[in-house]
Amino acid sequence: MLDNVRIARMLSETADLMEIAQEDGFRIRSYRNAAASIESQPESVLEMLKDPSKKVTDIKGIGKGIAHVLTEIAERGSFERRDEILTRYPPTALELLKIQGLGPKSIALLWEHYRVSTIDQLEALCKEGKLRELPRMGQKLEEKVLRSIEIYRRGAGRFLVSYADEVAAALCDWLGEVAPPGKIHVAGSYRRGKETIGDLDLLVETTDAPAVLERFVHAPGVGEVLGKGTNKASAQVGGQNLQVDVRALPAESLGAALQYFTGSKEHNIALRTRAVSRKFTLNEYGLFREGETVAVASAKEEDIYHELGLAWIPPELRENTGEIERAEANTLPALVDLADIRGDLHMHTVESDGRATLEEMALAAKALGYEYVAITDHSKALAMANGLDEKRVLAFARLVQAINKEGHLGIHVLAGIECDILRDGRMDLDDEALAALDIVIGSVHSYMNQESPEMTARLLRAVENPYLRVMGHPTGRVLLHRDPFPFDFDTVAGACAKNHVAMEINSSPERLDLHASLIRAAKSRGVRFVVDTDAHLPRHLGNMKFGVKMARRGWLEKADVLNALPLHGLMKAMRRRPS
DNA sequence: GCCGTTTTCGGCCCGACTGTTTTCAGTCG
Repeated sequence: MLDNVRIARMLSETADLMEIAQEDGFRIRSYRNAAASIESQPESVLEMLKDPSKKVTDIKGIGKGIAHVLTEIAERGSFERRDEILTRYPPTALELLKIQGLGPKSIALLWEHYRVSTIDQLEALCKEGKLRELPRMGQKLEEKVLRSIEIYRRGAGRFLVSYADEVAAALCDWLGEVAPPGKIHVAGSYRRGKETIGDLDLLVETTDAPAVLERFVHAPGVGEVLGKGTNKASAQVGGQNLQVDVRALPAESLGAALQYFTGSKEHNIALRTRAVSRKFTLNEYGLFREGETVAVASAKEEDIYHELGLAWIPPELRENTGEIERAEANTLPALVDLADIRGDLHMHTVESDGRATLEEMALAAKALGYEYVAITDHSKALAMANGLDEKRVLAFARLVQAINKEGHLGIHVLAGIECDILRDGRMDLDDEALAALDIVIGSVHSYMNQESPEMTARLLRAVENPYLRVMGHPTGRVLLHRDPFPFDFDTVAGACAKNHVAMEINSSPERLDLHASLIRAAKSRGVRFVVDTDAHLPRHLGNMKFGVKMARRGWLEKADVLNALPLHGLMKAMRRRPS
């Protein structure tokens, strides 16, 4: 599966290069479509190529041409068109696409005129005032590019969803003066539940647009105002300069605007294509019959989907990865919901590196309406975090028994551990200690730079341990900081399914591990999931909403999620598996 | 390069903004 992600990246990078080379736009789009559908494809395409009973051309967006490309990739790790284009443009030019104000045409021009292909060279060029010597470029663009380079260097322009969440909440509060809470909607990738956010799109239903925009640009934390018109204003907000776009619009076009600005781009293109084939045109103001100016639907999103012969599609699914077909057949999944979650199964206390006591965490969980909670401190390998050794584990298990017997906390407590998976795949605690616990999460916290075969073997060995119940933050990624460690995800997911080991969807905003496409891949192999927070403070328990959004992006239903079960069902799932 | 409820050829999503221009190409979402 990680292979699919790599192949998809290769295709979309080639598409970017083709754009710089100004090749046919439709061919470029085909490469992008193919990349997107390979990325969301649960089966490894390299495996499919080897299997004579399967055809990669059965995958939507893959025809003869891309099938040939895939064969080439399988054989030698690259393909002819890519190699050829790389003789004309350097791969570093791709990075320039991330700079605001520069598109493929300008990048091609920069390369042809100045042989500039890196951010550093571009910066020097702007500072020398030489960018303006190119046609249609001027001083303002130089300034914009320099600003954008600075932002890019500070974090690639992406933000953790928790940060976007804070900014959005503060702005909604501030705008409450001119627009009541129900009239302010956050659209964009935030609404789709993506793990990182590029900018924030706020839609405000109002009859007094000027008042809304005026209040927005004077909100606390607003820095540079990037633009302000009659219906829209943009500004950088907060210490990290998150770009926020506010659009003020009348209620009658809210549905169309929400649909339009929620995206994704791929979903919207597919929807508009569908509209065209049905003699409609769809834009941010409404759905119109060809040649007419009165909208068929515009106030409600549901109506737009309905008029196009589709069930309303939850925002988390809007990536054009099969949701439109399912909406047409009215077979969309009934996605798991935050309200389905009955307990949090991963959190830390002062016993290891948490900041609150068992009682404080349990009571905070109870306050969220949970039926049960698992306390899962670190094991001894994480000495820095004062992880538990066998002796402390046994004492902890007895303590939890006593607490439940007494029942004064008013919530059932599960005795658990987040046990390190050691370098060779053994667990950090002996079987006797693990057997005393209700739930064992196994996590990798060390030697994350192992090569894929080693890491795969390590995880497979851990999955074989009869006490392991949950694979914690399975890919080890830390958003904006650390890539997933390499391993054969499909094989490990298959082993998890076979051994009844659930995979964690870690709701910590820094992790949000698993990625949606991996969730779908694992689900297709029969894996079940736990959505939990890895909280180190009572406040962190509130991060569950982010994890649930990831689960929804992974098309999970209530039945896929173990901690949506009532206590007795959960305990049954956690019991030592039949050998 | 893909695809087919008008099609195996001829289509392929939409509108706004910006900065640079003297009428619009390029970028963005």
